[in-house]
Amino acid sequence: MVTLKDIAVKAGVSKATVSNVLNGNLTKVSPCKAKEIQDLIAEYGYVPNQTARSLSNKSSRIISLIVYADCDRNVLADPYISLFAGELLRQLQKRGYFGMIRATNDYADILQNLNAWNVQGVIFFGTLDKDIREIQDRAGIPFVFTDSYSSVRRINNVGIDDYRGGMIAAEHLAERGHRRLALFAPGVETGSDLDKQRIAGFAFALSKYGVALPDSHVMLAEPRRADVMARSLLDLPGVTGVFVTADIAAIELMQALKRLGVGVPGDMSVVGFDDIPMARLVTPGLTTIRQDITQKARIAVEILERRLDAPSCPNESAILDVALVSRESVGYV
Amino acid sequence: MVTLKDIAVKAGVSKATVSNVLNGNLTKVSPCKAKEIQDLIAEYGYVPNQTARSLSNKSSRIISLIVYADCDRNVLADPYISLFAGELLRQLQKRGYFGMIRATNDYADILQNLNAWNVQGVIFFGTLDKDIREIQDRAGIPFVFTDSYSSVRRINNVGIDDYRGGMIAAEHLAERGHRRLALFAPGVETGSDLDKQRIAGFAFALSKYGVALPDSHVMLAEPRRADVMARSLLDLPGVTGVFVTADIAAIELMQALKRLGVGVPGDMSVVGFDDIPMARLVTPGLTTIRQDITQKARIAVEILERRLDAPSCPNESAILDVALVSRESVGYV
DNA sequence: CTGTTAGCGCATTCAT
DNA sequence: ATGAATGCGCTAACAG
Repeated sequence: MVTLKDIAVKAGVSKATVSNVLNGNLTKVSPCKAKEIQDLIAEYGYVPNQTARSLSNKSSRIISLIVYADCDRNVLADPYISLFAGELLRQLQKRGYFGMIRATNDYADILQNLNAWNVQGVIFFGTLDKDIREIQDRAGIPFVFTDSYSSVRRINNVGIDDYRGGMIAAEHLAERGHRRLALFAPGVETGSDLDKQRIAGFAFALSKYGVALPDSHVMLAEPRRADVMARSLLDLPGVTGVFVTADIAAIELMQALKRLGVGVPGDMSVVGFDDIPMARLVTPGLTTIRQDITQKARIAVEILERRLDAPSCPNESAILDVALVSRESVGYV
Repeated sequence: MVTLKDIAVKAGVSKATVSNVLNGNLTKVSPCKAKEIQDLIAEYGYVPNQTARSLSNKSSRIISLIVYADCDRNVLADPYISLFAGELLRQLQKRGYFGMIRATNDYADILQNLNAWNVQGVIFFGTLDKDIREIQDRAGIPFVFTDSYSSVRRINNVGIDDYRGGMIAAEHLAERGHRRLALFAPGVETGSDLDKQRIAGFAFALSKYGVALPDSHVMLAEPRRADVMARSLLDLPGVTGVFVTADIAAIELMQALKRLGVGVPGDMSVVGFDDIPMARLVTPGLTTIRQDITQKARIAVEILERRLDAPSCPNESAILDVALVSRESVGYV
């Protein structure tokens, strides 16, 4: 393994000079020497050791992608997370950063990780509470939260208009004549504020049509329990439509409904949320509230990078829009 | 940020002693001192700096997960890859390693990455050629390949019985009376040997039923082109079934077929490969050849870890079995 | 059992 | 414009 020192001796210069050309401090080195050194670097395929660089100036270029979840789960099995994380990774790699994904719900583990690797920035998925803020402060590095509704203090956040998403779902259903509706929010069990927003928006829009959303019609079950969900849904008299706050759960629900002989959209209309790629591949195609996951990732990285370059940059927040994607899972009554 | 030195002075001992308790060299330190030091560590929330540790003894605990693909693609958008990578990450994290995902098809980039981070091991996804071997040799660290068919030299590999998978698909179709079949291998364009195996197995099993697979029935189109695929398929006279070597492509194909008014399995039977979670969620449920992605990931990590512990361990190879999962996409003729 | 010393590879003063 | 020296935080000999 060839080191900076090696190419320094080969070039007959000091390590400092090589270091300078490496870091683009071309003002401090004569053009001819610089050229010569760059050639040597290319010739020997020298690549600077990040761990050493990181030790020496605390610039690891590592960005931690923390998924707040049980650490023993395959978090990338969730289509939304994998799409989002994949795009984040791509954006980071393109900019010369190294993304490190970590699934955990243990604050000590997070802090440990950040310290261990001199992590320079964090993009946080999932719910947020005071503890994570504390970590943010202790860590002294930029954090970008996603889908955060906490307002304890100003933070960097990129999210979507969840409330409006809920409204759009309700309006779509209402306009097609549905008057007795239910709602399935699989994320609430994790304390998800975003589901609460979607629920609130949904209920509000419904009220404009004079339709109520009884508490008993709001189901906060756990994800994977599509079967019990479907049964509960059928127990609700006269319900013709359901809003599910995540596509993956909506799709599971449709599947469960089908097993029970309930037709979608014939007997039951379903509206999802996210517009994951799978939504257009199932039958019937899932009508859903689309969010632009790719753009969200891009913006998250942009916000982070701005703070990496200028640490004292004021916090900023980006709220992306959502839109209805009408496919076949909603019928008319 | 508290360092090893800090807690050394607080404990009134030398750095070496602290280092020893940290690394479990308890034989070299008195129990009482050890206890005392561990308490200090806990009290101050001291966490060893990996970059320093890595510099000093070249043990970074970083494992590189290299996805051989265009570096400008969101590789985690592929359900198979994200499921596999997610499980790999989980297994690595559980064992105290740090997985670093990197999408690239540039050998220089790979080598650079390995050197930069003192990467200790690599799990490689995707096609393999001599260049990557060269990297393996140059890097001097264990590599585990997945789904590799190269036999230039002994390597560590974890794969599945692709040939048999192809056979099973053919048998299933043949037993249901299909005699004119086609095949769609979306991965071949990337030079995938695995698709070649699946094709060979499929053709062989078919031959036992006295049915041929004309070259014109073997379509090596690019992925995402489901529409043109569907049309080509319909241009083949009398074909009643198709084997698609990846579920995601099979599902796209079914979708395209539906748009063209072709019923599955009524007018066309489809068999996929992988059994990704989506396969059971589409309609009709996709009949497919199942591979255990989770187990594959687990074994890959086990093989790697064995070599991390004993670098001179002989190469080993694991071939997992596959099985038919019969759902609704194959009919009788 | 414990402390001292010497690097790992690099960036960063401060000299020249 | 360039070089010598120092230190980042830790581990690994070796001494005591």
